[in-house]
Amino acid sequence: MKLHVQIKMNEALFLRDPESSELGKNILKHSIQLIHKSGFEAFTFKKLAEDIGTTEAGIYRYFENKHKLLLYLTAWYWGWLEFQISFHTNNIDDPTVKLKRIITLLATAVEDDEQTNYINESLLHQIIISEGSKAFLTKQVEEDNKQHFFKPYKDLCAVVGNIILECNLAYKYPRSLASTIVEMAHFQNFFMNNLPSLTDFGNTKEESEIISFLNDLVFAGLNKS
Amino acid sequence: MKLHVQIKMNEALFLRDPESSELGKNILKHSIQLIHKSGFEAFTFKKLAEDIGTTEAGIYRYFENKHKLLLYLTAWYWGWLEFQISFHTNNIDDPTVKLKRIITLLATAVEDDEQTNYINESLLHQIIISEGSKAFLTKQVEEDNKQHFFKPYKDLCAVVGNIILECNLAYKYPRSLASTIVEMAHFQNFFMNNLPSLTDFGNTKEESEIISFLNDLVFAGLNKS
DNA sequence: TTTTTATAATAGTATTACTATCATTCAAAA
DNA sequence: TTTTGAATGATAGTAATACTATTATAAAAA
Repeated sequence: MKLHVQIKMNEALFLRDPESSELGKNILKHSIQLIHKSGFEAFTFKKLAEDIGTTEAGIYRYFENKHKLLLYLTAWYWGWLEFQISFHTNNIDDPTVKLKRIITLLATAVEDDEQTNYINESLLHQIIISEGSKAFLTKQVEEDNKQHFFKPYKDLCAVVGNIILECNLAYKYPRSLASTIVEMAHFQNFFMNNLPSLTDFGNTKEESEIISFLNDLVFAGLNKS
Repeated sequence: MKLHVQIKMNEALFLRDPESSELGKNILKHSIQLIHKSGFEAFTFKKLAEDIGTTEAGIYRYFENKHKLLLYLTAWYWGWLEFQISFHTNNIDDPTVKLKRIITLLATAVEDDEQTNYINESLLHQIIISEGSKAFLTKQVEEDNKQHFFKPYKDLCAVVGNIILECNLAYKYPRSLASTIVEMAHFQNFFMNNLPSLTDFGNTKEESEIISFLNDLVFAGLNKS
């Protein structure tokens, strides 16, 4: 039995549900490929349309603009990751072990999970590392937030924050530590590969080292106070 | 006696040195105002030209494109901040005290320092918080890095990393901890003001709390190992 | 005075980010 | 079976963006 993960998406993110048609799925699939290849700035609906073999207008029937598409992809990713996390930590009782497991999941390159053939999770993970912050680093954050576009991200951070609290009820900054872990799992990866002198892993470029760093950072903080 | 801080800029960042003319200084001044007001995405050289009262072509004589201008502004900011840090920690011997001082400087809103009347450091600080990451989160990071456009940022992180080492010679991740501190000083500020549930400071919105969080995070990590 | 240099004024191009219209297909409802 | 309607394809068109080029003019340096 293969359980099919269906991430429930905020309907305000799209005009027409991309998961409801072949064209829609192609939009998701090819946008991931294109953004991964050329970056979000160079990515346009025209290029995407050419890539798919449809027209620009066709894409616009699904997504209002490329920012909404990025919001969609990031929301999908965080939703998917939260599921992965809950799945892989399901049977773990010790919150410390749980938190370590989560750090590993956050900082490890994901392999494409064949469940959803129109979404390449591995590429999407890399997109989130380099482009993810651009989803909220805009003048419209407030509006986008009011429409709950960041809910999956905030939910995931809340999950992590709660486990942090379970590890140490007296710890004063569970939410900030959670967002720090999540952001740094990605940033240290980006730095390691692109600006290596900003990390201690420039030589090996091993994700395992990011994991060690985060574990060290987190558990020192939690055990102290 | 007023000492005039002159940040030495990488000449490959501009076509004509903006600090060498009135128009150039106006470009810096008004670009900071405009980017702060409307965000980097909505910012165009046309609007900037209208704002200054010159023409688009006039701007292009100074900067190749808006990405270079952003690189210039971020490089200026990090150079300026490194000077501020070295100035304000100059006479401090104890590395722990020094590091705390740096964390405070990183996380505190700067007041406009009248030295350079064409650069509003306070606005620039806010720009770095919301737009700074976009300087390196691009497909051209590698090229830009080869041209040393991120040197001021990397230098600052190196300074912080070295002080971390002074605090604890056995600590294994001084560079990564340094970049974490620098990034989080900004991200936690952005989150606090825009996505408050990702932090523990949503109610008070006090920078002092970010400082406490970072101090706690850093010194727990350093004293443990 | 001549020459250089910076700027202003104007024009023009390719691409981007859309919106609108109309014809076609194909499946479901009447 | 016909009708309807929803999704798509094809084509156009517009305003704004991201530039480049040309010429004239004014100010500063030689």
